[in-house]
Amino acid sequence: MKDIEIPGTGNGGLTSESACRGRRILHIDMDAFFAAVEEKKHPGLRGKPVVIGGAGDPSRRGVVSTANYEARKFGVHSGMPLRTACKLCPQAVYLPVDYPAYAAVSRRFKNVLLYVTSAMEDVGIDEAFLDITDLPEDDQTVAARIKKDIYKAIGLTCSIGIASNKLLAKIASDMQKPDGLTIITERDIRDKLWPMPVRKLYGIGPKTEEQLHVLGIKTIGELAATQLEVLVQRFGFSHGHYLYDAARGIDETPLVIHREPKSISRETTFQRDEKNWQVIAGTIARLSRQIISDMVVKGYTARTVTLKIRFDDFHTVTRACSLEKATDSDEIIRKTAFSCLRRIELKRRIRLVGVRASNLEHAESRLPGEVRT
DNA sequence: TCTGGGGTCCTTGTGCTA
DNA sequence: TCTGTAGCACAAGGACCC
Repeated sequence: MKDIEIPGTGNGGLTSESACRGRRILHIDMDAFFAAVEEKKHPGLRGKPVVIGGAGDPSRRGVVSTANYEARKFGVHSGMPLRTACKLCPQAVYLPVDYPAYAAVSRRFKNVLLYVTSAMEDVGIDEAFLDITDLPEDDQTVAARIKKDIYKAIGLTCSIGIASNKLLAKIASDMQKPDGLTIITERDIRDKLWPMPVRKLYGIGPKTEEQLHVLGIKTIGELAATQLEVLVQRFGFSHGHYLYDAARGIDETPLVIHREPKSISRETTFQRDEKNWQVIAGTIARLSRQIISDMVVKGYTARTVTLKIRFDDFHTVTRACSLEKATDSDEIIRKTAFSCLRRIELKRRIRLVGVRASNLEHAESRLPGEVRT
């Protein structure tokens, strides 16, 4: 493999000293989380293939949220249509997503982590980053303690990755699953990271992977050997620079301890593609009500409403409308969504409708005396 | 024939204004 | 007054994540 020199390191270069020195970042990822919670609730499921997704009925529309390791042996994976999963593994137990139950277990899992350090970034329901730089114990000791405490609290296993930044820690946690512990050091980048397919890098999905393959780039090492100018020309300034750094294990992004939501949305796919205008309108009204309910509970108002329509050919269009003032009025949000709908030509049957509220503001900023309709 | 739902971030195009 | 341009905000769409 071609040697790569990182400007400023002068070491034959694997990663920038400034990016790696000093920080100790853990990525904790619960193993097949939804399925594990279900198995905990129903011990009779242990050892059987379990698939969680949609309404739990593989004859209806929906995709796999989580498959346990037994089901994965049959090729079932998350994101796969339930009907496809059912063809691959008809003997599996199919269950609906019980989000409140998983959220409750997730809170207990996060509390264990917060007991270790308050420097925690919440990443979805089943994973988190911790910055343990300031803890006195070594990496293995901290990781072993976390694993033990999580198992004691919720009876589930997790996989942990440790590195000098979030990017590498996340890759590390995925290297040994389930119940794994992997540490990636600067020295490991060449031997462990570079032979991996580019798809393993966070931020590289199927589209970017395809474009990289066109350039003859299949591994992270080959990406690391690619000139920055080539990547910027192909992927734009921001993404090009990201790929260039990521392939070298460079990531200086800090942990985000507190995050404000940027938008609140609801969408639904019809069981059968719909052309009945009344059904479509009723669905938009229902989604608007759900969004308002979310906004009120979370204490936000919104200034922009976006309507999303997906037609039966999977073509998707969105129309947005911004208001003069942020609102949490059901009537205004609904009417704004309908005004967006009028800007879309409804020539085909509709598969999905969605409503999104963005440009969020804290509800406290509402003017005194202002009344919601 | 099949492809969920709830998010974030980025790029590109367009219209407005100085 | 007209034209070109730069900067900005916003809309729309795409890619990605869990």
